[in-house]
Amino acid sequence: MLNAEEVSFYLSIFKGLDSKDIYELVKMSHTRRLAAGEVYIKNGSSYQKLAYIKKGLIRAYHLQENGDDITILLRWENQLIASHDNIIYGKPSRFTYQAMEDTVLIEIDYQKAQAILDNNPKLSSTRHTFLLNMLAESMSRVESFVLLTPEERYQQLVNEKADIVNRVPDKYIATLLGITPVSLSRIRKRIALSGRH
Amino acid sequence: MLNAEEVSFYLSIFKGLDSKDIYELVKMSHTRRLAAGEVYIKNGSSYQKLAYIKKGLIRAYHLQENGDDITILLRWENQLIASHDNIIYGKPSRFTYQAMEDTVLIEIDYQKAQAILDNNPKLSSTRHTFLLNMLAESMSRVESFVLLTPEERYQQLVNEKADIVNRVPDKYIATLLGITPVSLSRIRKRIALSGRH
DNA sequence: GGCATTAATTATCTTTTGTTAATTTTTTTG
DNA sequence: CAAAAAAATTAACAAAAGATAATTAATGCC
Repeated sequence: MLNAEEVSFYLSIFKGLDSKDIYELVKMSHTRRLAAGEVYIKNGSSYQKLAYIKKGLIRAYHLQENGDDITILLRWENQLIASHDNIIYGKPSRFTYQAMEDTVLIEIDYQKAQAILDNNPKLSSTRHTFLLNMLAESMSRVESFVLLTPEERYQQLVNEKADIVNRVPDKYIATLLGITPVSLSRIRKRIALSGRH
Repeated sequence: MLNAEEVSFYLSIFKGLDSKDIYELVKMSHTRRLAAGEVYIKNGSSYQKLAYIKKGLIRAYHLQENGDDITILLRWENQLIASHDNIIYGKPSRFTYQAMEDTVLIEIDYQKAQAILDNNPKLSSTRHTFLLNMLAESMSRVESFVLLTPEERYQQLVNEKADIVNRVPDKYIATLLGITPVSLSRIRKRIALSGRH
């Protein structure tokens, strides 16, 4: 039976889908819920699914040899998430994906989604748009590392994603920016001091 | 008249093209040559072309207020190059693209290329592959900033792209890695010293 | 091949970051 | 609400990076 919510979800994302396509997609996708703190994808595993985040926030991190972890990315509402080591390189994930909040995903098997996309020219522009957006996001992150100081990088993140910064502990924001939590704390202090003048 | 070289170029990239498609593509593309040092795209300009690098190497850089320049990316043989500020965001380029060596490009108008790609489902998988490769490259560059020290980042670049490192002055490599030329010189010294033991 | 230019290295000093550990603050939870 | 746990801040010191300038090395060019 079709879930009305999922039908409207696919309609909102893919324009030009007919009811048969929608039926196909809904049939092979399902909702998955994660509790805050729950691990979604374990490091070392192979997880060939593509998920759309309806609600919540997921952090992907790398576990260093010394036990520290480093945040690689954050994903939240209306974004796609997948183990890119699996999807792109076909190798086990170097990262752990963990829900930071209670999270609701709509999941679909990556290979099957591929097949549908490959057979539906109408969907190719939506897929293209998604990829292009992800590329744009990744490139501007590279630019932030090359062009900005850690302090400017933090300021930019606060300016552009204040809501996200507030949903995630600073220590995870720090490593996302390529610095240590201690260093971020000092940066925050410098900003606060220069602000009151 | 069709240029045999360009025909074989398109055949090598896009599988499944018929002769009419090839004809279309060749008709609207052309070869462009740049001398070493020549500027390809000026910062502030709008350049809506997509180019394939047949030979040579192009550096994109950002001019800082103090007159310094910072390398954003390097592109070489068999890669695509375009002003991503124009293509993705539709705004004037913040960067200057300059040939580091004598370079040969095959250029095509981006909008026209889009139109052809949109109308040829057969090409969509090649386009998808290109985008996915660019995304993978960009993401692993982000990872290198988050997971590695400047020294490790340099080592990795030397290990994976020794040929490219040798074709570009160190001062451009330094800013590509997010550090100053002086700092790269010190890193190189540290590596050399630790190596002879 | 020698001169001019550019790139790379070195030196000096300042600033920032990393590391480790202690302390304070905030959040969670029984 | 209080105890426990987690996060953030601070301190102290070491290591690395930035800035600027001088020096040396390499490259380009008539």
